[in-house]
Amino acid sequence: MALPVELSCKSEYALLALVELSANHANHEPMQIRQIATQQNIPDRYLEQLLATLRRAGLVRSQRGARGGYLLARSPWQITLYDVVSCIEGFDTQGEPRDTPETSEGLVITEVWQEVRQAAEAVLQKYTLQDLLERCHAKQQVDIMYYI
Amino acid sequence: MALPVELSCKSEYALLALVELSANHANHEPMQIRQIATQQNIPDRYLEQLLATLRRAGLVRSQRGARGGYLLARSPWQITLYDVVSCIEGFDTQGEPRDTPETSEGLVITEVWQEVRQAAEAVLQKYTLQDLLERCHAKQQVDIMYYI
DNA sequence: TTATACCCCGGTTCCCCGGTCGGGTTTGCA
DNA sequence: TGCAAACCCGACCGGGGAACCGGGGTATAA
Repeated sequence: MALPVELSCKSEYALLALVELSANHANHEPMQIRQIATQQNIPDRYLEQLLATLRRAGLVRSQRGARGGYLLARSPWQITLYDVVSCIEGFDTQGEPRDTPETSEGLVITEVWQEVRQAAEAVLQKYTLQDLLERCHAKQQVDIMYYI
Repeated sequence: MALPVELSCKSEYALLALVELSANHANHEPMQIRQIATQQNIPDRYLEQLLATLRRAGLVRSQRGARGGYLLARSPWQITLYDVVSCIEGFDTQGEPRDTPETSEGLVITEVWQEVRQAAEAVLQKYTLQDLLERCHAKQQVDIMYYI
């Protein structure tokens, strides 16, 4: 009965990696796991699993062999945060019937649960990787100005 | 770094119990744990712990001894679902410093995380126990009409 | 052909949720 | 005063998932 709106460390790692790939999207060269991992300070073997999940979900493409690595499958503005989080957290694949509440109290609560979930998802839907990237650049600008 | 918007089974139990207490709020007699547990099909020893948490948070009052039990500390329309979930899930007490992201990417993501959290909390804020109770009654009416 | 880098699968450690149990202490009532 | 009803407290446990680590296999560019 738990509501799957868990923005775990897992999702954050995935987003960090994808932001990194977004920044690298202009030149069409793949980035290696190690590169991303050291850049964003993520355990590389763990990141490998996350990237595999993202690949199976069709968000990134991989290139094997020497000089291989990962590429964004679509452009940064075509990937929403919801796309990322939902595939990592796996909460569009689980259309499980759940334990039916039966009582009217239980039904009412699950209705509210749904509403909470939708509110959370709406926020994730409205941001794309491009948005994150731009907000990063803006923040760095502020840092520079503050430094001067 | 996980975002604490977890509507677990725990919170649902707590809400079910509080709805039960809300329905019983008119006559100022306490309800026993066993009563609530059997009514809402919750393991009683587990419910006991949840009610203790709710009591420490000041949402319910307890009356000890024979003919004792639990009472709502405030009126049903004065208790929001946020009050309940936050105290059960314990996510206003944990103002832990978290691991600071340092990188601008990390900061941007935590900002989005905050926004998601606030969206979810806003939904929980706008409903009170009274609302749940009324929606329950409405649903039961529909059931009766459907039965006829 | 060989180094590189992805791919697959399994195991481990840790923590928390859901749930149970035993043994208190407090209180109402006869 | 004594008993029983009810709350209070802490320990414990099984299961599952998060976060990781390793080993070995496979494709590919140089």
